[in-house]
Amino acid sequence: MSPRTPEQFREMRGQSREKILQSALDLFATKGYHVTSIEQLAKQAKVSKGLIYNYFHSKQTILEELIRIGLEEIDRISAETHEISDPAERLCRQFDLFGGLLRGNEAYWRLYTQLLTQPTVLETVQHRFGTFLEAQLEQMQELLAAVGFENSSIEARILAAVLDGIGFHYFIDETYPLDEVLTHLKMRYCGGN
Amino acid sequence: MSPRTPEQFREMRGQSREKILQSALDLFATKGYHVTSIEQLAKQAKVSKGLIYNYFHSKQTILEELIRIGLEEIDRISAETHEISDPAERLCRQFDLFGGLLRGNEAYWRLYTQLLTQPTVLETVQHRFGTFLEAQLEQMQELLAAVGFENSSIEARILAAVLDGIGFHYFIDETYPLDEVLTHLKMRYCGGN
Amino acid sequence: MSPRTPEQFREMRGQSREKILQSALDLFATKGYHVTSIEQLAKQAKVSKGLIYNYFHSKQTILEELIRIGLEEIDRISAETHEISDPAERLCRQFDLFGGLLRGNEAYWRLYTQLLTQPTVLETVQHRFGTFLEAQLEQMQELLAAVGFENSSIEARILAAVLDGIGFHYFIDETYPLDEVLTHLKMRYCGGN
Amino acid sequence: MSPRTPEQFREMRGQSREKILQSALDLFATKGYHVTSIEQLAKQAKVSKGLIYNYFHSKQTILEELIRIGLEEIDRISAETHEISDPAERLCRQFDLFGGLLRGNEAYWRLYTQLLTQPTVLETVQHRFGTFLEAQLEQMQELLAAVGFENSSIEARILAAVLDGIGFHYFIDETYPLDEVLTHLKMRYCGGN
DNA sequence: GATGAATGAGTATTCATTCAT
DNA sequence: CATGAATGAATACTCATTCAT
Repeated sequence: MSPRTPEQFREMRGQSREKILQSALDLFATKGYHVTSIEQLAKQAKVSKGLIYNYFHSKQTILEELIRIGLEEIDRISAETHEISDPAERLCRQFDLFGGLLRGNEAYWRLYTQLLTQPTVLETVQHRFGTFLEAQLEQMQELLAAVGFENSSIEARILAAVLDGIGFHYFIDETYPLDEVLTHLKMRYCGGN
Repeated sequence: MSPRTPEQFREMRGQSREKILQSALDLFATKGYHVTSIEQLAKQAKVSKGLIYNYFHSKQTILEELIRIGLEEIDRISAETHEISDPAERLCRQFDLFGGLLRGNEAYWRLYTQLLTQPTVLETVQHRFGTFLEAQLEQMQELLAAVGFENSSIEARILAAVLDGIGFHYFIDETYPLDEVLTHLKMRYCGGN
Repeated sequence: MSPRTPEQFREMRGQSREKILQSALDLFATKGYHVTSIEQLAKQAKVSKGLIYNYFHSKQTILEELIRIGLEEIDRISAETHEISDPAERLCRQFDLFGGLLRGNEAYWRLYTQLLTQPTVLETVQHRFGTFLEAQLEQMQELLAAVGFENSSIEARILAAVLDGIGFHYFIDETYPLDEVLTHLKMRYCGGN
Repeated sequence: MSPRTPEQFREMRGQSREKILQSALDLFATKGYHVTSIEQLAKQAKVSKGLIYNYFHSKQTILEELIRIGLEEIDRISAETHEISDPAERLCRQFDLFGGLLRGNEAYWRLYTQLLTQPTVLETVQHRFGTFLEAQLEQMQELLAAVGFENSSIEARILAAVLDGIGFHYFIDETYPLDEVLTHLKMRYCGGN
């Protein structure tokens, strides 16, 4: 009945939605959520202002969708290590994954950091982050204990701090020696393998 | 803002200008710079909107002044350690100072973190932060080398990351065991004294 | 809209165009013309937005078409009385017709009232209503004169006012005793037969 | 302290607020609430768009305030008749007041009629109108009974319908013979005095 | 005939800033 | 020094309308 098949429509929708999300991630991360206007977003996505509202209910909805996608991605990536049984190896692998995350998802990282430091933006999201970080912490504690660290609770806090601190510096300083720092850490925490 | 407000507020007391700065720090830090309106600021400072423009040329000027005061204060505080000649002791003292800074200047810390992750806000300020952080890094490297760490360059990076990471977590998590973590760090880096 | 939808909907049945008109009448009358969006209309008519523009040039055109159909129907209905020669009987019959109109065409009635009180909507339509009302007035005046009223000009004004006022109240108040009021009127104006 | 005295400020506020309300009444009544934009309103009131929001929280708030003022005015006017003890005289006086209301408050009358026929605009206001109209009805019923009408309940309905119908026609037809119609009504209902 | 993605002008509202007093 | 009324550009969002298929 319809001259464009439903399949075609789905395709169109998918592409536009993707363009919008991609541009939003870019702009929110580099300029900031509040500073990015829908007009700018539309321009960058090469899409009309109105179209954005065909796909997202509001500016905030776009942000929430970005968060959702990002957390999902992180979950997916970190799930890769679950099969590794040796704790030291698994710990080591975590560092690699972390480095990969930083490099491959700069924008997401920036965005998360902003959201976490800007209480007003998204209370719902802050809670999700909170629980996510707690889970990460707990996992690290277990690994550190398994590897032989005493006082694994505090050690996990420190390791988490190191990683987030590194992420922080990495995005402030474009010349940050990420590889060297991570290699050094691996030596300390998992024998460098 | 906080009752435990320390010395940097010698600069701000009683007078309108100081009330404005104080309220601005509070609001910018807790709600975010962009989300805070001049109207809110005026209300919180119990001052008329117009008066704010007698003291500051613009909203951004207020922010810049806050940054200036804050950095100055940090300089002043960290200068206290310069007289200590023993590197280990001096390093240890740095940790104490850091803890004190976090606790006594939550608002500043929050504000800085926000600014650093939101490139758009203040390009001029970012440069100042950049050089400040570099100086800190260099100082730490020297201390670590003096204390006996090999590869002090990377170790300094890691230490800086730990500290900033701790600051990050401290403000996300109200129950963060700051003292324990710092004590643990002192054991690792300066023999715990 | 209403299940008791009468004859004027012979024009509208089954086909898309009719579904559109039907839904438009319903929505315009209950929500208001300006507040009803084409999207809502399409949804209610179970038709695509685009299709609406195959049948009507614009939103306003739909309204105009509704008016046309409605006025035509009223003409058709009131024409039924033209064959009655006895003025009293004819007058009485008019009351019955009026009651039937109110009950059978709530939506139209609402719509007309809205349009008449909102000058901006449709200037063209207002003229048509004006002449229609004048014609009604004149007809009533003749009947009232024939039945024996002195000062039939003013009496016609009053009768017209009563009827429109009743219509007004009928739609404001869902419990309006329409039958009793009309019966009472028939006693006054045409001996109640 | 303030160079403009509080009194001066109050004066300014009052004047601007009045200009806005006056223009809003005018525009809402003649063009319709939805069709009137804040921009138009600002222009007509010779005031900036922003200023309107210094005085009213939203467009709807302006409407609500207009309603409030209008109902208050009607109450005030109709209270004038309460002192008259003779029912016939009081009834007669009501007609005069009604005529005066129509002539002196065209805009309000228009506005009310619109609101009552446009369910979507203001549900809160519709309730207030409902109770107001009921009270009017009851009062009329008492007067009619006192004057000697049988079946005063229905008669009150009819009288209310006549009046609202007259109001309706008066605003549709600029040449409406309001005085003659009212005089005629007075003859019927209260002996014409 | 029929679809719904896409457009862009238009709307209500906010807010940093100015200014008369 | 101090006030708050006033401004207008900017913003998020809506919606009638178009158009490729």
